[in-house]
Amino acid sequence: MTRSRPRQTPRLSSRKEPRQARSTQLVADILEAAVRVLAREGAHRFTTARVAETAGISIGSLYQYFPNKEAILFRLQADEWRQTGGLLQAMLADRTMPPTARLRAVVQAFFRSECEEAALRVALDDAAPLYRDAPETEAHRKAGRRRFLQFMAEALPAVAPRERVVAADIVMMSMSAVGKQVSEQGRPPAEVDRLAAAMGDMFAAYLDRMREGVQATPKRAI
Amino acid sequence: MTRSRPRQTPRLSSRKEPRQARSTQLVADILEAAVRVLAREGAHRFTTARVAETAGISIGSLYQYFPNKEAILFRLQADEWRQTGGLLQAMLADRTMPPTARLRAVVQAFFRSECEEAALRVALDDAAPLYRDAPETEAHRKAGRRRFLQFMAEALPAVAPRERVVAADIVMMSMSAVGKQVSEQGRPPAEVDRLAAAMGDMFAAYLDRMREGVQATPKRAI
DNA sequence: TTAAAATACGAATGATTCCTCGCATTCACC
DNA sequence: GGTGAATGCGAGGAATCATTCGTATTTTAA
Repeated sequence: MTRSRPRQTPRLSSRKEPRQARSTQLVADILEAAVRVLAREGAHRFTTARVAETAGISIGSLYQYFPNKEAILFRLQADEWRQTGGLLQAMLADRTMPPTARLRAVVQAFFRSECEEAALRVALDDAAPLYRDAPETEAHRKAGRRRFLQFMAEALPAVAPRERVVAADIVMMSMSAVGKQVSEQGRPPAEVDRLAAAMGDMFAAYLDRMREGVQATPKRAI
Repeated sequence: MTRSRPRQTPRLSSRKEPRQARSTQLVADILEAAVRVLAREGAHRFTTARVAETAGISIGSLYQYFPNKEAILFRLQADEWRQTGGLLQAMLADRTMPPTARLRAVVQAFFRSECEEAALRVALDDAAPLYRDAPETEAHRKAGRRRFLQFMAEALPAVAPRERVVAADIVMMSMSAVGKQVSEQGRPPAEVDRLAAAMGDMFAAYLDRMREGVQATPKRAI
């Protein structure tokens, strides 16, 4: 029997763990080649055959360590998430700066990192439909959410938690979604910095108003 | 000779204008079927054959009026853009309300419209890579930008134009990108309204601060 | 040294897709 | 009723792709 259709949520975990040195190297080669193919050809032309050829290995060897094409893309995306997630976490929790300053710095750093290797990021975003519904993806989303929630709790201790949750959502989604757009549009670095600064201003104004709003009136003015 | 690869920017305009009543009906059938296929099967399984079958017409007839698959998707997206564009335009220019109230209303309306037929919107977004680089897409982006710029000019007459441009970009990109995410995540309507309200608050705080900033100090405080 | 385990290979398979082209049918107009 | 244009048809060409599986090579360890 042949698989007629991809499963609703395909397996994304490794098929077999590399044990010998040569296979560890092979997996590394595959991932490096995958990045090259994505950046060079785009998500549309990302194929297992091309990845294998670029890595200088056989297509069969590729399937020894990745159950399918989605798994390679997901692995790349997960590595990205881990990296930027760690960065954001560190900046958001840095108590040596006031909260709004941290937020500004985070936006700046995030936008800049999104613009590095823009072609790769865009291609990964284009491939998102392939792994969007996977449970691993949901886990990463949750982790990001938790980070911002914790930051909000520290930045706005007097605001009702219910309101903080919504604010955290809005800030996080705005930053990630606009960051994606910025990398997609390939704007010049100076302009990107200006956009990041403006978004930082916006977030700061929003947080300040929430803080004031609590002190002035229990209910937000209409 | 056979086309080996799709052109970098494929033709998206109609191949032939329908003249008789039956062909006009046929084009309408194709578009309706395309919507159904997209919503039912997703962008990944959107094929010309499936559209033709769903429309109850032949694949050859489809290609009489659309030069390729992308053209159908782009037509659908362009219709969406026209529709929501008109809505936003009307709300942003409605002088019977103060600017920030207009902005709140726009966000609310936009989020709600994004959540109607969410499956279709998500599928169209997934298909975006197919027509992202087309000049027609750029034209639509420009039109949206112009709308927000004009609004900003009216809402913040005292702010430097240079700053207004960046603010308009940020507001527009935030709204559209977060709206996309919201429809993608399929949140319940009550939550969507809460998110829209929060984003309205954020925009209002931002605009108010820019206005005050001009009156207080020529340069924005750090 | 040697047998078993791990690793690597790549031709072949089975699916799917876009789109063309030659031919059949219907319409508009005289 | 007749004629040319418009419309409609759908089998099939050409290409691409994901994945498997039988075989060959290399490593490990006894």
